[in-house]
Amino acid sequence: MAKKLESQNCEECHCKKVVFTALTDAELDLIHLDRFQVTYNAGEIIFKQGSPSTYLLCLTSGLAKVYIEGLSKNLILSIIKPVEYIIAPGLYSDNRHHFSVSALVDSTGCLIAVNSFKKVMRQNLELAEEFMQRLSNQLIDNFDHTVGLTQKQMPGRIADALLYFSEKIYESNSFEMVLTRQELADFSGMSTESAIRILKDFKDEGIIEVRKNSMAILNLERLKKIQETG
Amino acid sequence: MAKKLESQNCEECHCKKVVFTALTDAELDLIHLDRFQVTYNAGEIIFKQGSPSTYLLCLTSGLAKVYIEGLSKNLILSIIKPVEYIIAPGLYSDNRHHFSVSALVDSTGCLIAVNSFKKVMRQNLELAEEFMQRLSNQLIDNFDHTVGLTQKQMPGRIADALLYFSEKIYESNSFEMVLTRQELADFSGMSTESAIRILKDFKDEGIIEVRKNSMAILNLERLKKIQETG
DNA sequence: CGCGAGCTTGACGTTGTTCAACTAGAGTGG
DNA sequence: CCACTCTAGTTGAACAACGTCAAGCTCGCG
Repeated sequence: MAKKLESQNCEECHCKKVVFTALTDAELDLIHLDRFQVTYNAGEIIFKQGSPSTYLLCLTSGLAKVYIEGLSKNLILSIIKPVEYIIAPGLYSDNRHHFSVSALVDSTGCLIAVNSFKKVMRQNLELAEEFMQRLSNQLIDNFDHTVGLTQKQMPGRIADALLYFSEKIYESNSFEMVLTRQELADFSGMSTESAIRILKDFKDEGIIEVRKNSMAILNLERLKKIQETG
Repeated sequence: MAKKLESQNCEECHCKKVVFTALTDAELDLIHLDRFQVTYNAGEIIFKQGSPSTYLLCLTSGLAKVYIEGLSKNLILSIIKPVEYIIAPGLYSDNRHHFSVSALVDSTGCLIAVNSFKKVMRQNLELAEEFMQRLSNQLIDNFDHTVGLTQKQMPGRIADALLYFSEKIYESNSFEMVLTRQELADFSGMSTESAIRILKDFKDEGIIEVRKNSMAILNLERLKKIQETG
């Protein structure tokens, strides 16, 4: 499970650049007081859907998946890479986690107490606006994802997923896919077998190269075409 | 199109109870300065996806639908009833509307300038927290909707829709459905014909009563069962 | 060497869409 | 007042998309 590491000081941490730029040293200290650095092994759960959300996480290394535990399947909402924050939307409603988060690979992060975070947010307007921006973007991304899932056919959805990894996560045309086929299916809203079949089709048509989990986009143009036409 | 009405004073408006309770008279005045009361006829567009969002709307009477214009179909995200606010999530990112909103029936509302709203939000912490709460709840609702759309079969999704109207919108077991079958299909992520067929099945099984657009839930228990089992 | 988890493939059945035809009711103009 | 038209609703049949099931495969690991 999560292991507490010796805390360094927030003021020197490179992570503060992402959200906490606007804070004074005093405000950083407040956050520093109730904060844990933790490590997670691949597969370990960071937040569990339904549990109370008393901490938010800043992912400092590794990769994590955010997913909803549905009826029989999971729905993967997004992948988080460092340095990025995972903040439960229940923070200002029922104080619960509405999704689960787990580490895809060995990861490290920093747990920040919600209470301290809220306290600072009440003092610091810029942090509050930064936070609203994040919430808003999450909502907008979610819209896009939902439209894709409900209105595109499987090839379009797999194209969405591949381009998401290529553009947003790895920023490269070739990458090591961290998701299993099962998880790729959970991200694309289909069965594992279907995901595999579409990947194979893409491979047969020379659109992508797949060797185990290392993937490369060979024909970006066609993949984008498939993404658009559904 | 939208017609400007003579403005009454915000301080006496019953709508302020919903979001603006915490404001001082001076803050209310600030909002009052750049504010329009408007009426919309059924079918008229209130916000258009992609356009800049310079106003937010407080719906004071009528009903509106919030929807994304997708590839070939629309996806209805939610129905808004009075008194409720429609705030573009792009407010703190790209200042654009990421969904369209249109009146389902003749409606009235109050357009509030985003600039004034933001200005007051910077002064008034409670309003900011209220706003975050709204954004969060929207996100959470959207999660549920997405899971339903991607993991349930058609009967479950129609059950979702019927219960949404019964519980959230009309708060009654019988109601006049404002959505056309086409729109009901857009809300449930299926084709118009499929929506009609499921409604008919429910009717044949005695779960609901349908006469034109007036609907009644006869067997709530079975409907909830269908909702759960997908 | 064998075990197990993830991966792959094919055959098959189900779910849901598309298409085309038809109906009912609400205007509209002669 | 009666065609005419237009839109929403409805139905059935053919078809495509997708999931399920069962079997076999691969590869890392004990």
